[in-house]
Amino acid sequence: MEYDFREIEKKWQAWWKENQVYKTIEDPTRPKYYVLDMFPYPSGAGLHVGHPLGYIASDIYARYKRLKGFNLLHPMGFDAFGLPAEQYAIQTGQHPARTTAENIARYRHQLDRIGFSFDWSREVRTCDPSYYKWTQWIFLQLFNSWYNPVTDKAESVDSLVTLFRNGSYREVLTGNLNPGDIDWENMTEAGQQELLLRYRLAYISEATVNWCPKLGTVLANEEVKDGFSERGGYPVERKRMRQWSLRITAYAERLLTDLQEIDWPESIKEQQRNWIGRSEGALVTFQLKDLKGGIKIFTTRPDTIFGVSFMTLSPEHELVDEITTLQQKAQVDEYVMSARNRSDRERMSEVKKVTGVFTGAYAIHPFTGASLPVWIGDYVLPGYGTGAVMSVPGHDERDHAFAIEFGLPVVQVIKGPDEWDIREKSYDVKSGKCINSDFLNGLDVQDAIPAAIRKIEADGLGSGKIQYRLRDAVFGRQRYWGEPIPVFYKDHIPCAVADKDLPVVLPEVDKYLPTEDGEPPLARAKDWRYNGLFDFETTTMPGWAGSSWYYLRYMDPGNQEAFASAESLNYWRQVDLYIGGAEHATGHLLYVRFWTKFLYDRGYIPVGEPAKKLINQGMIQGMSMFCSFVRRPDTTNNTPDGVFLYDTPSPIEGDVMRIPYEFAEFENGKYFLTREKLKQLKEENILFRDVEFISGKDIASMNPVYAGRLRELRNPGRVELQYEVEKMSKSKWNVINPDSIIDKFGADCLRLYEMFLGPLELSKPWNTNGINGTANFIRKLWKLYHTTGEGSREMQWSVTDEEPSREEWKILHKTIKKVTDDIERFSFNTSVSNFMICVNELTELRCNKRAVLEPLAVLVSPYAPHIAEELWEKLGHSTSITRASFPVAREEFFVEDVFAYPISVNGKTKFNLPIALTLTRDEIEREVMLAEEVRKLLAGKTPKKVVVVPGRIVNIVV
RNA sequence: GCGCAUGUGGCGUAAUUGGCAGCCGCGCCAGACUUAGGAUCUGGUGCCGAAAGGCGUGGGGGUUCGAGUCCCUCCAUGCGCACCA
Repeated sequence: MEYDFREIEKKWQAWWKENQVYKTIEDPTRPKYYVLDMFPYPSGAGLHVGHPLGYIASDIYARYKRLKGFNLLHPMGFDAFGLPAEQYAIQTGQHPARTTAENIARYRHQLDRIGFSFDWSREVRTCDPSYYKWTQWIFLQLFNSWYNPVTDKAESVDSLVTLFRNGSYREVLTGNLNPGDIDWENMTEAGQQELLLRYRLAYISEATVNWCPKLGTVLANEEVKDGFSERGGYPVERKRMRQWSLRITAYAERLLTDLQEIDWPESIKEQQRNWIGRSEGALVTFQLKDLKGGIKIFTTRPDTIFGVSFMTLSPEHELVDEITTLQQKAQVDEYVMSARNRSDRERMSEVKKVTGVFTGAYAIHPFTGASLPVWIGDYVLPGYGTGAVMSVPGHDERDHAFAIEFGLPVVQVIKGPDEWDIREKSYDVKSGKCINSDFLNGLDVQDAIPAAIRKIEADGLGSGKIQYRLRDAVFGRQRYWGEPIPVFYKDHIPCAVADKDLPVVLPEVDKYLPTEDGEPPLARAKDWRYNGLFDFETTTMPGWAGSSWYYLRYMDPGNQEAFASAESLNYWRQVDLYIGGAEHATGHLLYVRFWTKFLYDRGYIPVGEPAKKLINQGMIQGMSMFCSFVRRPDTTNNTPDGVFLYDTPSPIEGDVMRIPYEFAEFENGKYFLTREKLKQLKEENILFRDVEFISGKDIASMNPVYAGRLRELRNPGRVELQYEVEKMSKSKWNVINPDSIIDKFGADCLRLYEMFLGPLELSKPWNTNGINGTANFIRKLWKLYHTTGEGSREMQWSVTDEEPSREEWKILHKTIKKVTDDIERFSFNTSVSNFMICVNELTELRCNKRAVLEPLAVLVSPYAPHIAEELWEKLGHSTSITRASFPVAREEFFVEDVFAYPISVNGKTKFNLPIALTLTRDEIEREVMLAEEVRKLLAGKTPKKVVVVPGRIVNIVV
């Protein structure tokens, strides 16, 4: 019989489920391997063909590793808290838990149809109280920990209290961390708690945050793109708020240096390096003239300190009010106000515009004693360094622009090229010799920097300092659908909920909106108090909380006593292969490393990095279809029903509109919308209700403006569509649903085709037309195990126990070798084409030998598990093919003793000459020179040189 | 502007170490069969040329007996960062 993928795929999916084929248990006798996919956020739109790409790749790898004898952990779950479900809840009043559960059910159904080998008994959902109990527990560990700079790891706050108690904190908490003089025993409890909050890894503080009024919540830096929210695209503004944050900055250095030990894509590492943004420099205090105190600045160029001609503060700087003189006050106030009201977006779009105002105050140059005017400028960022800079217009582009704008002096202190005009352009290059710089004169920049720092430290002006761009992660969200932060307030002091009271379950509320006083939705919860007495924290955790440790929960998902047992943690240790999208570079992938390091420090887990190897799968893009249109005379709008479609690939007015991909028909390399399809489209989509085709002639009679251009237009029995490759998205009408592909071609075919499209990491457009190739392959594979009777198409099972021929052995083992190499280097596309070659060659030989076809089924099984399982059963096995062993390539079956050497003259191949591979260089050369063709090609000339590479090539140079 | 990728037939791509460029598939062309199908099978298909032959991996230059692969330079596309002192 013909291969019936519908029946057979259903059969095996049910069988796998019933027999728990993919259930994993710890087995110390076997080596473990952990393959993880980034778990999906179950959106309402369901999966499109781009989503499973990475899952298919990881599934193939997992199945391969299983066949190689590894004990596989290959779980899946859902990142189920998040904004879209809550936005939907606000609109419809439906509880987000309900829509989330529905979406998960749909995802699960779609995933099941693809035939993944996930161990669903280990499924996690971040919104499940039995899961977020441990997310909250980890939060409390962060709350109860501080970062000890001496031991360079996180410790319990108890050890910090001990330091405060016995006074030895001074040796540990130096520089910025130094709290000044502490008399712990005589402090009030509130004072003590206030102090500890400055060191806890989870802490609450007044901070400038990204506030998104439209979403009603704060956002983390990586959730903001170009001044708009990543989700929804709403404007974001800066606002000072009391906020929960995580002290990820404590881990900046380790997050940076440990990148060296993990096998992750260079682009991800580079993005993380940039995001962490380490720079070495110095903190220096410039005393104020005629005022107490000074301005503390951070600079990476202490070598240019003699080039300072003014100071600049950010408008938000705390000293602004203090130092502004009476005369300047009005101007300064106005500037500060306007700077504050400008959104980030505006500030960014006006990057080139230099603005600022003089405070009237002066600082004193620490070495020359010169008076330096103190300015305010919004090019100085409040959040970086100290929010103030020493301005060196000679050697910093931004300072230069500011100095020119306001007529401030430009001093050169580094010797650049002779023709360089320092008035024209600052010399920012970090090389050259110091000039006009007192004790630094004559030193190269590279030597001057440490020399300047030494002097600054010796004179007590400041110290060397490493600065990071990385900010602490804002952790509170003024939203409903997230993990409640397990904290309550006693006399306004945040206190940890006791472990025994976890989880703090998300309470029911009447509406998912902020209260009238602008409190988060959780403030609506009735009688929601800790022990009936204390107010709970009302913000919830951000979307990335649950995903920062989920890979650990899979190791022991049912555990009630701990987030995972020591045994399972020690067995599975870390993810061996992690596959997911590159868009998480500075979000999830940084946070999961941070939480991992923290849990490692506190001794809860045995490894300090979450994933040994990471691969980013590329995006599968969609083909968006466009059709030329003209407006109906009686309308001015561009909605589909206000237009006529006409047939031309080059629209006369440049106006095109989108047509849903599934209505396009493909013919001769072009896409068309036919009359029939248009009819269907009009029925299915109300937007297209009144759309009609129009002929060129009618366009002209409708509107004489087009009359002269009629030649371009053709008669529209159908219209040609233009297309563009874009991101696959519902709004672009270019989404392909895997279900529709599976219905038509089967899951194995989808799996093969997704892999066949190209290298995993590359983005590439989906084109359903090509899928016939892999569908044919599956048919041919099936046929290989069958014969068709004389004159009939009836297929009969036909596998013999005959000994394969030498040629057949060779095909098999060559394929084993290639496919093994391909999988090992994650080159799944090439292994699919190797399968095709193998099946083509075996078909040619009419090979039906068990000794060849049985290993072939195993070889194919990671890619096309359903058909492989069916063939395996028909071959007489009663256990699953997943319990088989991956075949091993035996070289003796494919080594050749003769090689057809390409013989080239001056690097250009002329012909092939078979020569025994056992011959030496000299013997090969002799053989080649004797050949008839060579004599002809040389035409009597003597070669200058003959290059012989045994087993590869012969090149004759004349 | 800075950083990181990527550029190969009409299309998706292959070439693992510097060694026959274009494997495999789509599409296309020609043919066979005919239960007339968007089915199956056979052959062909980088470009120019009737052929011999020539030209070809984004452009230009270089190293080498030999370059898709290495180096320099320019261009294009994508992604990331972007007043980070």
